[in-house]
Amino acid sequence: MPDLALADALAPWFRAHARDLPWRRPGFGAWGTLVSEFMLQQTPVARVVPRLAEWLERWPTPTALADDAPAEAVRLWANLGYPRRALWLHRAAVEIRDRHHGVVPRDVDDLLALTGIGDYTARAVAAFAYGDRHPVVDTNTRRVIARAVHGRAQPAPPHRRDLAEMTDLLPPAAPDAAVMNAAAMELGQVICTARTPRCGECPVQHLCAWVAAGRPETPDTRRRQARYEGSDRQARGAVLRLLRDRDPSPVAEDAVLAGWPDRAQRDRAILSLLADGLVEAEGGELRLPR
DNA sequence: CAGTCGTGGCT
DNA sequence: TAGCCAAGACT
Repeated sequence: MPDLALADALAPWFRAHARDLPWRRPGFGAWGTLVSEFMLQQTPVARVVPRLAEWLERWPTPTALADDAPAEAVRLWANLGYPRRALWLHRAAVEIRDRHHGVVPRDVDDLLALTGIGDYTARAVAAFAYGDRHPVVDTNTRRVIARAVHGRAQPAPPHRRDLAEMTDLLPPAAPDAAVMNAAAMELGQVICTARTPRCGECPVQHLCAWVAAGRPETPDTRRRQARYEGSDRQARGAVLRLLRDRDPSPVAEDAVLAGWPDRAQRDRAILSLLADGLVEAEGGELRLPR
């Protein structure tokens, strides 16, 4: 039995306050939605918006991207971070071209089978692009449910049962469910934020279990991010930035990060990038994958 | 399950 | 200022 109080309170707020984002324009299309969701994985909205427009102008369809070189995808990804997402998006485009006649699939299991698409992205595409009734659960939604429903300051670590819990909060009609999914994410992003929530402006504060309990602190089980300064990730980032800037010209392997303080780390970075397929080696030179 | 994987703005 | 955080996915 769904508890629709949250949905009933969130829907009007969302209709009145939803930001005008590109992927919310009518007729944005499943491909645009898919690309935007890839870019939004761990990257803030503000940085995605301009890059998304460039990407879709250059590759208006999955097949257009699939027919181009992976190097171009990695290069246009630029500074969005986690560059293997660019590679995986290119692979997904190839799979869509070869297995789905160039049409972004609508079925969640078909979407899950694509490279780089997990529980969140598969359902986001099915729900937002195709309007189907699926639970779309991201970090914002988990936080909103933790507070409003369970009275906890922070959510438990992500778990598959989160999907079933969100399903119980969705209205029966598909279009209303899509609004609820988007509204929960929006609320978590602009009001019910991780660090300093703006409860005074919250449209569901009157039924929020956390507010009712006096906003208690609860044990924080979130995973801490490893330090970036001095990390292997930083070294990988530096290697790839260099190859992006030089592309399509290759760079002599000896010249890549020649002055890096930690030689072993520099070698590790190159080897792991090769293993990931983000870099190719040929004749003692490195370059983006063609 | 816990570790790994970029980048930059915000507090 | 240094840490926190961001529409996650894969191994």
